[in-house]
Amino acid sequence: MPAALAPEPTAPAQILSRDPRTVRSRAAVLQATVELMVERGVHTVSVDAIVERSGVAKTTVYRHWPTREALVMAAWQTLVSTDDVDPSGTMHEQLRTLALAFATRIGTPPMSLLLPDLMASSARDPKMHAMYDEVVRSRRRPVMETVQAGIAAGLLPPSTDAELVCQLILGPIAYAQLLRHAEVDTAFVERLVTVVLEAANQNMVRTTCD
Amino acid sequence: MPAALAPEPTAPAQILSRDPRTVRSRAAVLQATVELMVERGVHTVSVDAIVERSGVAKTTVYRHWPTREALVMAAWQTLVSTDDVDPSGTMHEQLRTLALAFATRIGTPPMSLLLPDLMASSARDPKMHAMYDEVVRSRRRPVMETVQAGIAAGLLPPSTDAELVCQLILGPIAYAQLLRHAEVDTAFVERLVTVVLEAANQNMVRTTCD
DNA sequence: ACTTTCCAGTACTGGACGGTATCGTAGTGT
DNA sequence: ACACTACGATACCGTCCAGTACTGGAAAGT
Repeated sequence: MPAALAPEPTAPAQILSRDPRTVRSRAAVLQATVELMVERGVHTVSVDAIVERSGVAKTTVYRHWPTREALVMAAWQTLVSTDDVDPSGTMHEQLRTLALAFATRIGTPPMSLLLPDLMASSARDPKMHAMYDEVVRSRRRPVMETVQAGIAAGLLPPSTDAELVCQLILGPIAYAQLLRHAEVDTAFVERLVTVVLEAANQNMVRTTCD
Repeated sequence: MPAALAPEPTAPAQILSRDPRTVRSRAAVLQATVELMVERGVHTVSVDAIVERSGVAKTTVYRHWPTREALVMAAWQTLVSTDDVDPSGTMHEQLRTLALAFATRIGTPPMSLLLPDLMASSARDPKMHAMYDEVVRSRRRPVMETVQAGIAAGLLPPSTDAELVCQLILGPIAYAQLLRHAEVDTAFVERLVTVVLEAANQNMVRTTCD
């Protein structure tokens, strides 16, 4: 089956190299890059260190990525995950699960160490900013959808501000996890979701203020 | 009024140099350092750039600070402010003022650009971590005190969890400002404080969960 | 006026780093 | 079996950077 004709629309630029040597090199370099980013910080990762850690020659690194920045970006790409958990269950349970996943994600390595670096980079680099938005939004989206579905299903008052509910849940978690370095455990997340949903249920979280 | 006798207990290690040349040099170097930290990021500030910007000779820089890291730390020290606004007013007004000051502080330069850098540094450097805690706690403390005073004055139910109230107010602001890059305006802060205080008033934010 | 202290300027060392060039070799698809 | 491709190794270049040594001169205190 000659596949030279099919351009494979849903696989942009990775299928070109079926040579196992290239995939081995790429994987080793990317893994070493991520490891070093976590260990020593993103901005202190040098190509020489990546070469030493991965066992891949420097020439090969520059054969795959034109510059150090491109390599770091590629390493970031391997870290954007979209594992959304949404089986059946009450809205409360779903939100608790999502909130806990959010807390765990940003509170444990590698993201707990990498997210501040990404935030710092995104303040001045537009590419990093785009990456950052992608990371944050991929976590925010399922929460937002769950709240909106709850409103649509009549589980929350129609005038509920879904965005504010979302922020009231994710905000304190991020604040506790990133700004304070307080421990975010299951009990805290449970209480938080309960309080916010209770307030929303009593129509305190409305789209219009007064 | 000769003040040579008073040791000035609240000025640890700066009074030793009364020579105006040294204070000029120190001020110029620190200012240039802060400027470059904001413009180019903390980790990309070089001593040569500081020398060029400040007009102070490299030798002089190293005469005042033993290493680059010490200079960066000294520059950070100039940025920890403790301007707490607490005149008279209702608890609601005080919290709104504090929340707005918090939002403005972390949402506008220089802190909007420096805080992510500080967070990233604090993840791996204990000294930076201490500095970071100092910055964050100085903003959190007056909010906490205001809430606790409100509980003591009977403005909020006695079983109110002051810490959770504090996190419900500051968390979404930090989240919106840092993780999302949404605009935090006065209306949002007002709504947020109103919602949280209303929920607390109805005894939804209790210390014990169930 | 005199001594001391601080300064600017310059030149330098040693090292780390990003990126390139060359070359011989080993694995790969056909 | 053969041509090809990617590879590892090494050496190299230019640049940037932290930190030091040395100088002559200016400003401070006395």
